[in-house]
Amino acid sequence: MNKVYVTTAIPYVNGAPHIGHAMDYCLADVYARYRRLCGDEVKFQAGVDEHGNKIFQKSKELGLPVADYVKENAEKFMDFVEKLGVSYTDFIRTTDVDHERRCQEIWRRLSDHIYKAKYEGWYCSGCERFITQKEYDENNGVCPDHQKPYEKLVEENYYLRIADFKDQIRGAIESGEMSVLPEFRKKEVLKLLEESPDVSVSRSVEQLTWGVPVPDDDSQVMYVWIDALSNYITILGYPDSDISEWWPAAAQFVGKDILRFHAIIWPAMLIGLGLPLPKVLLSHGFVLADGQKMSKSIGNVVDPIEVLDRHGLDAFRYYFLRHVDTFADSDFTWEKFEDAYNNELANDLGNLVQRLATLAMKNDVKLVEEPKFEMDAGYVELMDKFEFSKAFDYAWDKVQNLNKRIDEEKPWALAKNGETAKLQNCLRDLICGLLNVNYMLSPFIPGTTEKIFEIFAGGDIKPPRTPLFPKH
RNA sequence: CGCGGGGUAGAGCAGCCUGGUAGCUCGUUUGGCUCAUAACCAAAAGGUCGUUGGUUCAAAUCCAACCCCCGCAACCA
Repeated sequence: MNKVYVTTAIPYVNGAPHIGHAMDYCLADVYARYRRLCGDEVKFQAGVDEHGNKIFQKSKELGLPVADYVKENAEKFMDFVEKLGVSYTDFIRTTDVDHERRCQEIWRRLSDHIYKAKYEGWYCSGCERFITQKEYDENNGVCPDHQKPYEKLVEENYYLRIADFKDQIRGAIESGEMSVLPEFRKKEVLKLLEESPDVSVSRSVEQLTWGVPVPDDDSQVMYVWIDALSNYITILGYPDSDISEWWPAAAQFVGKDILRFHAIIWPAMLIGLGLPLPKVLLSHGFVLADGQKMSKSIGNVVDPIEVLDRHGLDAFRYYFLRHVDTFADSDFTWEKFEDAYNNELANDLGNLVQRLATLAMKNDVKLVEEPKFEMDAGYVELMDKFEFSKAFDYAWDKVQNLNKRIDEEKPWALAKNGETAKLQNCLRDLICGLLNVNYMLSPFIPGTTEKIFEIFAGGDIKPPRTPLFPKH
């Protein structure tokens, strides 16, 4: 039995959970459940990133103490994770005192690679903060809140010397010691790595108050990276305790937008700390709304809660794990979602369960012994390559095949002809087939597979009172 | 000349690396079945594979040029 550690990206909690977060959680959850199926012990992290100016300002706008505001948001995300049926074992908030203290220790241990230098950036004196180049461009150089042009401001910050680690990071990625998935992202990362400058890892307290203080320098506060990325190991107890039982992580799941930080800054930190790199860094794509990126300004944002409420959790997981490609961007439309629900969940799987259960009941078939389950080699191969949506396809093909077999073997005809023994065998075979597919589907739609197991493996078989996926 | 992905039946995609009768899912049409959630099974129709040129006995697949979409470009998953 292996010990397996799986992580998700920690969302910045200045807004409501959205579909992108759900993708990250669901993919990590499938992997965690799969590894448990393989007999491994899994530690599964989830959490929230709670520092930074945006959060601080938002709480001020709302007139709430910042501690209350972040707590409220953390709970929102915790609820969301629960709602998605994510089998996490640990939840981290970056405002946990243990995390903050451990971050400071991590900073100290990295101090050989940290130096002080001038930071130059666009600044709004109204907002009292630095803004990104992107924000600058979007607003044409004028702060929309204060109608004042941004000014160039220079201050002293700490920098992490990425240059110290480039060769080792490149080596780890190229050799597969840290495998970056999918392949096309790996190429991107290697290219980015070459031109990656040192990163600014602190801000002056005048600019940033809501963050972890830099040790031994009252004038500086940590700026996102060391604070946020450290969460993956501080939650394991680093550096207070030995984490080698769980670290390196078997897989870390991130969105494509933050891959670069996880593939460059994070490995740099780990190498600096003398820790091994995660075995797999998986970057998933975005969910598009009818071909377009979801954005508030376009107004095409799909609320995950609304999707969840439509047909329940497993319909949600089904769509986002099968019809949304594990690696590439994919589309969500309500029409596609409804089609998948009706044609696949209801007609393929739901109906299969219904007809088999009815056949078993009418002909008094039950399983004499607990069936043994096996994962097909093809399925295992895909799962091990993190090709989750393809593995799901693989299993679904078996569902459709069972429907085909029922038609071919015509158990109702055997019943009519009084071929009882043949009938019993036939149905038992089909049921075992279903339960075996069910087993392979369990990382994806665990609620449903549990119900199916109970229907067929619990003695007397009868169809569920209400269909698994009622049509609307 | 920033980087990357893509243009294949009405829709969504696979095939391209390792050239050789163009495949899958949904939708449409027809037939079959009756255990089942008007569900299931089978068959059919439907494509000059973005454009042009080249290599080759043979190109969706290799090469060149061009056209058109869409992402990313220091913190939006």
